[in-house]
Amino acid sequence: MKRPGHDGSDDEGQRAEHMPKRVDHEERRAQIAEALIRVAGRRGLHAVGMRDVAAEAGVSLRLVQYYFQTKEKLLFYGLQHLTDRFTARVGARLRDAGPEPGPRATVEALLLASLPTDEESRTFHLLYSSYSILSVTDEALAAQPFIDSPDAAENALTGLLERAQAEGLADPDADARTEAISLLAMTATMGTSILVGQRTPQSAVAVLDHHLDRVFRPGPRPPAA
Amino acid sequence: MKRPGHDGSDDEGQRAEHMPKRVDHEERRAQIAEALIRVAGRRGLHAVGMRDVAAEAGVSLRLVQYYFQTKEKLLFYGLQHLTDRFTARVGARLRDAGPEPGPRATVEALLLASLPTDEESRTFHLLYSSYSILSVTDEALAAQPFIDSPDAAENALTGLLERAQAEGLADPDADARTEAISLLAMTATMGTSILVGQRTPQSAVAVLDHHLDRVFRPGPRPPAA
DNA sequence: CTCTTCATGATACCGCCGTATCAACATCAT
DNA sequence: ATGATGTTGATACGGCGGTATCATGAAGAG
Repeated sequence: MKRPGHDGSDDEGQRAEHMPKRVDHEERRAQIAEALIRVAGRRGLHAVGMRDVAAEAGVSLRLVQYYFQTKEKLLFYGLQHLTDRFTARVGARLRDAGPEPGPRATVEALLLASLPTDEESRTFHLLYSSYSILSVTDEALAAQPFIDSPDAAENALTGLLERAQAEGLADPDADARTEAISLLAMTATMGTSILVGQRTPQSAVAVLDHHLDRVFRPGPRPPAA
Repeated sequence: MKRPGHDGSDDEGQRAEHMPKRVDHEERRAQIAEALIRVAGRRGLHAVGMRDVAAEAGVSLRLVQYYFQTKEKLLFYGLQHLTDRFTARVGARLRDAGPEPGPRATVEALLLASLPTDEESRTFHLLYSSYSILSVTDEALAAQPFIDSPDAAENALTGLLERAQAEGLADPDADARTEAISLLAMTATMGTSILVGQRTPQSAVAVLDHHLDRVFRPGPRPPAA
């Protein structure tokens, strides 16, 4: 879709004939996508244009067209890049939690990574929300695979809670999936509240901790009646 | 502020001389605002133009300009109208709950009214989310008074829960405000999940009911330890 | 009736934006 | 050198969208 020869993956041995390739296409695309993310994080996804992205990336408009033929493709790639970066960020947070973190520490790392506390997470939250809202009325965007990220998070969190229950660290009477859904839902909305200045990160953490205290209480409670 | 006589502000006594006015300004503005809401609900707020609104309202573009000089004013008014209509809708739901509904019925009516289950609530949820996201990067929109609607809801819900506690209908050990925040936050995110087709209204109601069951349990539990 | 005021409709203007095209130049492989 | 590739620049076009202008219609007051 980009070049007469190959585009970006299977050019191992065959193309060694002649081809001066000084730059990594994927790298350039990532550069431009990050420029898109930066400018969209500042001015809003709706207000970003090809020329803005080019200027932010320090390249010519022509080059943006060269690597992404259309704006739609640029937006799709930007969304993919955004989720990739966020996934990496969550992974880093988990590693920061120690070599063998307890279930609660893991869950906390997962949830807190989603709250917009610094520039990067703020931008992520804003843009991911923007894309989600757009996907409601844009079917091309809705067909994009980013939609299932929440499902993955829900399944992961459910698994963590079930494991904690099996280890006797969490309330065995709780329904793991329901609690996972609840925690993620609260985190998402409170993230937006932080974004619009309605709530502080501290208060959001307090609410989340309250529910973690409720779920992560060891031992089987005496079953009611 | 919906009188045929004056429309804005400073035309109090002087102009009472002669003035043929056949239509109610405020009524026309509401009519156009609802056209805006309809078309924005279908194609997305970002895709709405003045011409679309005019066509949807069955009037000329000039008329839209006549009542709202600028698009920004139209958007602001549309937002106001949207929240007004939603408030009325919630009120109707509360009245439907019976003449003297219990606290739990009231809370349920409040929360369920926010879930996008029919066209109207779906449109409301979509547009309110769109406005919220826009307000992050548009300070003129952020200055708009619609931001405090969530605070009002939070306070109202907190009051209801406290009343239920006082009447012995809800867990007295719970923190009313924390639970109110949690319930509203879960409702909001799950509403969006319904909007994007990720979750069914039934599953959202199930999660909410689970938490209502938790909070609305009568009598003081035997305090732990 | 006529004048004033409210209200409406058609059209034009202007700028931005996505996209396309053409020309040039640098660099590296052969 | 030759040629393919990466990069830039300028420029243009077609459309759309918000705003502005003009002229006209409808209705009550004198």
